[in-house]
Amino acid sequence: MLQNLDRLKVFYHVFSSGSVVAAANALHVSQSAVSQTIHKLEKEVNSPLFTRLHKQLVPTRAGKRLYEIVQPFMGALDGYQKDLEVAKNHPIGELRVGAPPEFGKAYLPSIVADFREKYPDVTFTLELGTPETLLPLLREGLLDFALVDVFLTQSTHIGHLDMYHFNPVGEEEVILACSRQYHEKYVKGDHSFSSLSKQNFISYRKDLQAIRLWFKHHFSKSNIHVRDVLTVDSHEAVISAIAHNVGIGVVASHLITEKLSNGIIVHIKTPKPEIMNAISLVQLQDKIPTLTEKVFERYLIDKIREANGGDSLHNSGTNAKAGEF
Amino acid sequence: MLQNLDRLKVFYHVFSSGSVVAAANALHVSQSAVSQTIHKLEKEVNSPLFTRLHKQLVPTRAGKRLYEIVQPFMGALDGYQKDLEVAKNHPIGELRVGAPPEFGKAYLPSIVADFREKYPDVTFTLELGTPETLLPLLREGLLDFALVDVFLTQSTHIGHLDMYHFNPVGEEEVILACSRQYHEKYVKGDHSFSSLSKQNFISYRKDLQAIRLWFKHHFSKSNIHVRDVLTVDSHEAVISAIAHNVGIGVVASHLITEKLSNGIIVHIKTPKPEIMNAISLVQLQDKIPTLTEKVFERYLIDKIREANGGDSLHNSGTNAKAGEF
DNA sequence: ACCTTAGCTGAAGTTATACTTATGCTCCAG
DNA sequence: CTGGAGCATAAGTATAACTTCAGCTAAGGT
Repeated sequence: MLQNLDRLKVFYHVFSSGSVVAAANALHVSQSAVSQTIHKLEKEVNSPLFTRLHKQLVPTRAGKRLYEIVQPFMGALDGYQKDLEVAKNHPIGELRVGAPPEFGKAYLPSIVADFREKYPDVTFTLELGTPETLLPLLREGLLDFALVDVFLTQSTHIGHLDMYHFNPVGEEEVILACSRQYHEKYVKGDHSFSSLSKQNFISYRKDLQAIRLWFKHHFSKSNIHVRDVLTVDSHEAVISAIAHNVGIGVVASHLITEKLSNGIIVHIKTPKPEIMNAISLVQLQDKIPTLTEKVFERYLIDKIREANGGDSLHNSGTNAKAGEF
Repeated sequence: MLQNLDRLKVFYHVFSSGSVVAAANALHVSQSAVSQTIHKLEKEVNSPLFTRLHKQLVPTRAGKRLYEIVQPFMGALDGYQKDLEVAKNHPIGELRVGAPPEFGKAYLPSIVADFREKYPDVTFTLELGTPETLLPLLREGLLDFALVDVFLTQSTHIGHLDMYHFNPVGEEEVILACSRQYHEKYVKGDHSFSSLSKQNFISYRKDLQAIRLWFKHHFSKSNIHVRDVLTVDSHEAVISAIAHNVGIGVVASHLITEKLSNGIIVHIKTPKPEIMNAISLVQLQDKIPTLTEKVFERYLIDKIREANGGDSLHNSGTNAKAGEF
């Protein structure tokens, strides 16, 4: 590998102008310095780069080829620096944000669209996944933001969490629910542990993560065994299954507000307050955010808060999402 | 423009390995030096390139983009150096040779083909033209070789000739000729200046360069006026016109050996010996030739000499070419 | 033909800066 | 809780790039 890249900058100027003096002026050094540098470079690559004609350097083949490598590089570097400069005053570039699948599919596209309306120079890549997949991507610098359910993050084993910065942007109430028909037929108003643990359950994942968390919260029972009759990684599907009397499921209450008020679905309550699941915007703790990131972060938080009804957290959010994915 | 390209090499290694110590080892410097260099680079571009996580540097967006610029560049430089290295032991690469159009069309393609048979890694670009066009190209480093007629070079005004190195590779006899019929009807054996200057002439160019040179050589007359009845920039055409009794023309004798011996065309002689036109292989005086150039030069000279009948110059070459183009 | 000028080269001395050494800090692992 | 791995920082040294000055060569002007 070439030892000294700096000489290439000098070479670039000498080649462009075809003159040592011109290059020396451009670089604000003496012509002797330029001459010496070119000689050193030629010695380094062990090939003449110019043939010395009186008062003129004409490039050799090797020189020409080298220039063809260096020239676009210098151009790219120049563009790079200019881009960085404009990005200091004006949001621009690509943002990579991670989000839970349901949230990413349902809410992010419209947020992105609105944002791009205002800042058309910003592009996006959405990565959908669980905290377990998203946080490592964040750690490796492959994501700028991750939106995650704290509800889930707590339960899973993810290395050291203190390298991340969690910024809560919304909350939702996570409840247990079944259809009115199912409730009348099987639950019969008995919301005790022994009653509920005998029911049919609808889960998001085979490990019943959300259901276990619900039982842990409400009854302080950790290793429950329940009958899992349907596993489907979609909120719509779970809600639909609940409505069709398949069994009991965990769901964010704001997703079924309507079905609760008209009595199609029943909220299974216990004496304990419901689980409040915080949606957090996660970033790398030590990362210095770019202007673009700061602007988007502000925008995203405002959007989500606004969608939550204007007042701060703690009302069951209409946005955000819950459960497993 | 970036002040210090050298730091990019360090950046490249740090990014590749994701570690300061690894880069330091690869570059054979201390860990501290690498750390300092990266900090200076970040200061220079005024953007963080890595976010410091414990025991690890993870690249930011800016860092990633910079790497995407630097990485292919480093690769290209590497390839460049390797190419130069192999070119020291093995002919390879592109050769740009200039030649007179007729020569370039008639002889060079077969020479190039033979050469490439032996050295398949060498490619060619042929530039056809007169010395006036070819020599400046040589001077600007756009050609590696030029084959030119010294005959013509003398007559035209081309700046300083001593920057070039002329290597004679063949000679041809340049003669005045007409058909036997034309000779009997109009010349009638009178080869004096007053007789010849009244004839019809066939020229290559409107300025009658070749004809003027012939008269200057044979009669020491500089500003002759003759009747130009046909101008055509092709030897075949001129010979054909001569054979069809259009008039008198200047031509290389080896091109019409057959027609002279069977009497179709007559050689118009004077007491003076004929013009001997040297074909020279011209290179830039001070250019250090590459191996590829040396090998091809050797090959070209051998080929032309060999085509000239095995013994050295001075017999009317069967190769090479004459006249204007 | 001469001198002058423009441009590249080269040696010697100086200055800048990259590197080393040494130390400290932080976070993870055992 | 302690040790170790990896990055950051300060101070001093050494390397190498730059400046200055002198020399060389070819072109151009008078």
